[in-house]
Amino acid sequence: MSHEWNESVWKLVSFIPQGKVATYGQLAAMLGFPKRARHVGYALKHSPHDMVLPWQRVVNGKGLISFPYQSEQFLMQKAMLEAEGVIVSELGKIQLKTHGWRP
DNA sequence: CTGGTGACGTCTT
DNA sequence: GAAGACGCCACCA
Repeated sequence: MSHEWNESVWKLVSFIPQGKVATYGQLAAMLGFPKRARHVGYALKHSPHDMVLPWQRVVNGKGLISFPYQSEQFLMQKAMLEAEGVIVSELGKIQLKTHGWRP
């Protein structure tokens, strides 16, 4: 069910360690649905506003922040990641080699 | 039912 | 590496 899907996504994201990042596709695959990378983003967008999630630790497969360059959300995610020690280039690129989450 | 829309990914130039 | 074309799939007007 879609409701179950959202909850499993939120739960998994909450496990990403501080200072590490995961990709949408990686998380979807971990939940057993490698073709639903887009829906991980959907689940995050629709998470309760009062719920605290480390959503900033999720980027796309290229290691880029998936919000429009310099949009409010882009800048917020970049700032939050840098605040926890993740190196983010000016264009919003993360070095998955060093910050990638590997369970 | 039909078409448009994404916080995405893979393959081909 | 970069830029496009496709593929995917839940959701919604």
